[in-house]
Amino acid sequence: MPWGSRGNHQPNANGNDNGKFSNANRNRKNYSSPWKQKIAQQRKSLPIASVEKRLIEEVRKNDILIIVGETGSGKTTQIPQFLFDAEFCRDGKVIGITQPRRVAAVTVAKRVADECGVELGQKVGYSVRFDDSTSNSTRIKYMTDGLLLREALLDPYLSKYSVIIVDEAHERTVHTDVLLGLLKRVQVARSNSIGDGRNLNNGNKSSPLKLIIMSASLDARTFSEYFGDAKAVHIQGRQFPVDLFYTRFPETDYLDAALITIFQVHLGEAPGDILVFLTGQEEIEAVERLINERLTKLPEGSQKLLPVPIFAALPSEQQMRAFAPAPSGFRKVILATNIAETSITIPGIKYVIDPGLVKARSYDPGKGMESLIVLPTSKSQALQRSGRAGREGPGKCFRLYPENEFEKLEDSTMPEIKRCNLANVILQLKALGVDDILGFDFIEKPSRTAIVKSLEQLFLLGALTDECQLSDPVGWQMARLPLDPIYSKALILASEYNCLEEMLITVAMLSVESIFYTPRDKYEEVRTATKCFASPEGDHITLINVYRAATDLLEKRTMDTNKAKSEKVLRKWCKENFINSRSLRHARDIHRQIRGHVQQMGLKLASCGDDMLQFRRCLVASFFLNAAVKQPDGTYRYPTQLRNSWAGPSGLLAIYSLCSKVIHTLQIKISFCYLFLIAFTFTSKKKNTLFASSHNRALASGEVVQIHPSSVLFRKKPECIIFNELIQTSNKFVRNLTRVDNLWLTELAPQFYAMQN
DNA sequence: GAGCACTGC
Repeated sequence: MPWGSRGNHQPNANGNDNGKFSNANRNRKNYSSPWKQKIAQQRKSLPIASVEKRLIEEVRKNDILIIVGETGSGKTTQIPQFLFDAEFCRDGKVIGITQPRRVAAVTVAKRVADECGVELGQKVGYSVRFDDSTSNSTRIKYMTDGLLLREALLDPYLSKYSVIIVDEAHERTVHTDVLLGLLKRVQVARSNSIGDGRNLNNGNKSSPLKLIIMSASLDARTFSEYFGDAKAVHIQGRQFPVDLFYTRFPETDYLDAALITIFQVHLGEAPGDILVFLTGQEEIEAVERLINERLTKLPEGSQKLLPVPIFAALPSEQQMRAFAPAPSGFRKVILATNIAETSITIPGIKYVIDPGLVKARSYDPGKGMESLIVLPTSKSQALQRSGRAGREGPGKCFRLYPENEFEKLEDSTMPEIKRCNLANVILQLKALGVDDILGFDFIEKPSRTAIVKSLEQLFLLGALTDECQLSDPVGWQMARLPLDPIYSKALILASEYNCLEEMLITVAMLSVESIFYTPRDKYEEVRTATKCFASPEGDHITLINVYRAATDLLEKRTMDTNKAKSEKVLRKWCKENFINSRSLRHARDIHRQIRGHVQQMGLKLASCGDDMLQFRRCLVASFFLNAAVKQPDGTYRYPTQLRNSWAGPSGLLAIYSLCSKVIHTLQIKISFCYLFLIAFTFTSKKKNTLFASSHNRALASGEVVQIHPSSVLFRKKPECIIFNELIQTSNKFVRNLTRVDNLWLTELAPQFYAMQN
């Protein structure tokens, strides 16, 4: 194909930044052949180039290959090209490469398209949610692992792929873990179908599937063992040496230690930027302030240090500051959360300061509660962090703890699948035809409690039948929607309550990161600015108001001006109102996608207009499990014991472990009966009050929670609320809540709430 | 009176 030929790649219709890149691509035809030669040279100089033949041989010999490639080995960009050249794409087959993150899938695809000298979306393309740059001629396809999972719902044999490469498998995201289990099954199914001569995929004869698992961790054993002692090969990386420094004693105040280290580096070390890993927004903002304070005390010549914060919730314009080179003569000090560990690579870093801590999410399936806790990093995380100093030249890493502490760290971070709610994973697996979830061959099995809890949740949402099968149509509809199952159910209910339009907006807004961005010490300012959206009924309607205000603004603009300009107006509006425009755009993308889905499903798209009572009643019908009532002291009680009791008698659990599948269904039935019994005893001493205990002590000890200060109802403290998020940080907080009438609970969810008159 | 990081036909 001629250099820079015109393909059919269109600028992204979502108005994402990606549109810019396609323009850059079109301009590439102006580049001359020296540029091409430079690329060829760069490719040849990669460590992986010398082992091309050997690698291809290994892929031919082994159906599963583990490739351990250190940072900078070029494995992600080169191996797919090697495979293509070795004719692994014969008969129109595709090489698929999965990544845990969108940005990686998109940027690597662009790079490889450049290297191949083709238009992106032709031979080389990518596909991520809301953004597909592939065509019928795409043979090397980069995508997110979540997206390949979704593809498997449509094509269970993944029949268009000859090779699937799972990249960054060491990160062990939920999607990667589920995908590995699934690919193992698909591979067996495809080789069996060839053996017995069955035809798959509408008459196309299936062929064996090659799997390549790529990992950057030095220990390939876990993967190799999981895939039946699969062959593992190791590829040298190209990382510059990083000198490690430890403190002599443990630090009592690691922020102060970080600060001292920053200034030691700044005043005593050669030029080069500093990257400091901190745990969250609050810490980052505190350290930024302290640096600026101390700088004023230094002699003028030494003041050229520029602190730059970066964390996920920061608006993107401010995030970009981390990538811009420091002004001449200045040294940048990037204050980052673990966003800088893997997600983004900031150029120019020569020094890393690592206090050895990370804020991580964990999940308690029993309480259905998430928490954010600060934990020591794992060894592999510490290595990943120090590696950030050796990307462009030799570097230094200062670990703010003694060396013997390093030895005590866990080898690797606990896989995500062991610390999250599994309802979604289970729904997906069920839809993929995996009946026995407890028996599914996970690379690392989640706890039985976590699986059973999520099965129960799905059962109670009506997604599973008594036989533990996906219900028709509700279960299948829920599996199809890329949403938290409880939100999918809310949409299905909303069509009955004639408020699907409102629920679509709500669910889209609840599915994104926080809509409001609150800088430190601006709490009151934010409250004043957002007053015009606030609804006395609560956060759900407030979110609808924000969304509709943004839509109105855009609709007015589209009459007289172009799209780019109206986007700019929206961003300005967001800034004025302390709204995170990235989150809002994301919510609009989700809204568009989900709206399409529910239309296809034939759900009734209606609006309740001004009748928000109807909408609030629908919230109760959907989220009745998350109800809480006010206590005399202003805290709230959330009856989690009700949910805990489903686990059933312990004797049953013992039998259950012997014969999971059969007992499994039984278990749920029995616990459901048990739940009914409890619901009946769940009565009140005081007239018209819910949740007060009678004789059941377990029920009396519900979780005591507080309304999160970000809620519009924080000061109002209504009697009874429905909420969407329960999280423990400094306290146990509920977020995203709406005031409801407690009588609605008995009316709309009588199976759970009984009341004594 | 307050928020790690990702992701979804």
